[in-house]
This record gives sequence, C-alpha cells and structure tokens, in this order.
Amino acid sequence: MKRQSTRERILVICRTLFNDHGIASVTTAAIAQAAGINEGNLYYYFKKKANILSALFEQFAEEQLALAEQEQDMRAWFQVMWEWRFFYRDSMIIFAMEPALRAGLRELSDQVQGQGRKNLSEMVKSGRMQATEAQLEVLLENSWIISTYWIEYLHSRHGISEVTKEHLDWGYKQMSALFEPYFVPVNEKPASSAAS
Amino acid sequence: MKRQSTRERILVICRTLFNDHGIASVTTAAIAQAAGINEGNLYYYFKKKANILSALFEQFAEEQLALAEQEQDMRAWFQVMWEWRFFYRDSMIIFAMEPALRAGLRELSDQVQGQGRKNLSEMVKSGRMQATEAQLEVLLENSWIISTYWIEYLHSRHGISEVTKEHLDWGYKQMSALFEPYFVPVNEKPASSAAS
DNA sequence: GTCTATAATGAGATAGAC
DNA sequence: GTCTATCTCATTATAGAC
Repeated sequence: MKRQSTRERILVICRTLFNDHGIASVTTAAIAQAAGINEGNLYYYFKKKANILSALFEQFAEEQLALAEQEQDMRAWFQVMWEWRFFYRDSMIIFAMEPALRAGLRELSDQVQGQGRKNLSEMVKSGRMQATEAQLEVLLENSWIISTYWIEYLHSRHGISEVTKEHLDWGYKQMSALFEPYFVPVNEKPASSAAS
Repeated sequence: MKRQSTRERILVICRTLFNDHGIASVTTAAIAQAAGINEGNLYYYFKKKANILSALFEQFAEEQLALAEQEQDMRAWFQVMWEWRFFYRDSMIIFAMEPALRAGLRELSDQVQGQGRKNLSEMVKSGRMQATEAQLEVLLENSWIISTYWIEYLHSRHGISEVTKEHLDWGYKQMSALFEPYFVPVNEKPASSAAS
C-alpha cells in the first residue's frame, strides 16, 4: 500500500490528463513527465499508446458494471461519468486508435442500460411509476444521453472546466426531471393524464 | 453558379471530413487531396489549419441563427446538428486550436437558447403548455443536450455512422417526449397534476 | 525497471517558380 | 492561383547501456 506500482501510476496520470486535455492533445512525452518517469520507460509498460486506452477501459468497465449492479444513488453515476469523461467525449479518437474498443464500449453500454431498463420496469410494476413500454424506452435513452453528456455540456455550453459536487447534483436534477411527470404521487390516486 | 470557388470548395470538403473522421484525424494533406488541389495551394487560402475552423464557424453560426429566428420545425434543427456535428463533438480540440472560438460558440449558444426560451414562454402564456419557470429552464437545458448530442449518441452508443432521415426523426421524437407531459390537451380542461 | 540515446515518421507550414 | 520542393518540428517508437 505504501507505493503505487509504476504501471498503476501511469494509468492514474493518463486518466487525469485525458480527461483534462483530451486524448489527442496528450503526448507520450507529457505522460512520462507527469508520471515522473522517462519516455523510454513508459514504453516498457505500454508498447503502444493505444494499449494505455485498453488498460483504462478495463478499469472503466469494471467500475461502471459494479455501480450498475448495486444501483442506488444516481449521483454516484454522475461522479463516475465525471471521472471517466474522456471515454465518451473522445470516442472517435479512441476508436481510431484502438478499433477493438468500439465493440467493447458498446457491449458495456448494453449491459449498463439493460440494468437500467430492469430497474424502470420494476418501478412500473410496483406502481410507483406509470408509463407505457414505449415511454420507458424513450425515457431510458433520454436519461442515458443526459447522464453521458452532462459533463461535456457543462464544459462546452457553460465554459465550466472545474466540476464541483454542485455541478454533479445539478446534472442529477436535470435527469430526475425526465422521470418526474411519470411518478405516481404517494398516498394519492394515480393521475390519469400523466401518461397520455 | 457554374463553379464553386476553390475557397468554398475547401470549406465544403472540410465540413464533410471533419464530420466523418474528426478534426484531429484530418490532415492538411487529406484536405488538399479531397479538394483536388495541392497542399501548398491550400495554404494560400488558409495560412493555418485553425483558420479553416474559424471560417467554418462563421457559416455554422449564420445557419443556426437563421434557423433559430424563423423557428418552426425542430426537425430542421436536427438536420443542422447533423451537418455540423463536429463542432460540438470536437469542441475541445477546436478550443485548443483556436481559443477565440470558445467565446464564439458560447455566444452563439446563448443566442439560440435565448430564442428557445422565448418560444417556450409564449407557449405557456398562450395556455398550450403548463409549467413553472423552473421547469421551463430544466426543459430548455435537457432539450438542448438531447438535440446537441443526439448524433454523437447514435454513433457511439448504437454504432450508427450513416445517419438517415429516420434517425433524425427519431431524435426529434426523443426531444418531443421531454415536452409532452407539459402540454395541455386541446379541448380539455387543464390537468392539475401534470406540472406538480 | 529505468535511463539515454536515436530512429522513423508524419504533420503543419513556407519559399519561390510557373 | 496553383504547383514543386523543402523545412521544421513534434510524436511515436525502438535499441541498448546501466
């Protein structure tokens, strides 16, 4: 626990650099310098720059799946999207550098979104929500988009580069608004017009 | 009308290439070749690659503002987002190459979104919609995100690289779903629970 | 495992002839 | 306006000493 392995340190550094500056702008020289090692040494751990992406994707997938399974606070979801924001934002560059990740990212999304679908269905079955199957699908996709691109939106639309907890809560609020009209008020008879 | 000026041809080609491959992956050599001119000639028209971006931004802004002012079919909006999708998707690279565009893109967004706010307010005033001010703001931001990132979503989530009219209609449907719960049914007394 | 070279490439950009 | 030739430089990647 005393020290991080060099390999692990490289990955942590890369996640930060990729998030902050974008994959295309981060050179191997910058990575080595930030990690406090020589560039030659970097290539001892990762023969190609693209291999760093593959290694990071494994971590990302693991983290996302773990979260999807427990599935409680959606705020945690926004936190993960913040910590790995480069993965969706720079997906085009990633796919160009490492084509195999195209399928990987898609498969991961399928699994996570499948879990979301299950959760929504249960809410409908239990009566807490009222919506048709079609409405659920639309909701699912819209909420995916909001949660995936919220960070990018903050940056490009509002010029926010230092994201705080408030920004993540804000995103959570935006997403919650999608579902609100479909919630059935507690201790009241179901509204008839909510799911028209 | 017989021929496009070389400058115009370069811009048209670049928009396509940037959309298809991402700004970072499109070299000046590729641009020149696609435009059917020599690389040296390209630099006669644009001293720096970043200057191409500035020129394209002018066109983009003009097109978007024109659309925002007439403001009728939202489907046209998705069409524009498709034709200029690289602008939001690659914003980080754009800002790095031409910092001045950061302010430009933001200002443009402000104007366009301001127009959207006006339209929504009018719908509420005229009674076709029922929502609080706060709800309108949330709606405005969510619809912005959906419309801005819909194309990117299709690509990275569903692997769609050839976008058809159906895909744009689908996006329109997704966005419409945001507003539906707040619409007041015609020829019916306003629902009391829709905007809780 | 880490470093010092250094190769190999490919990109953006310029000068000057036509 | 367009081309040829060339330059500069950053970037990825490798070989081999320590």
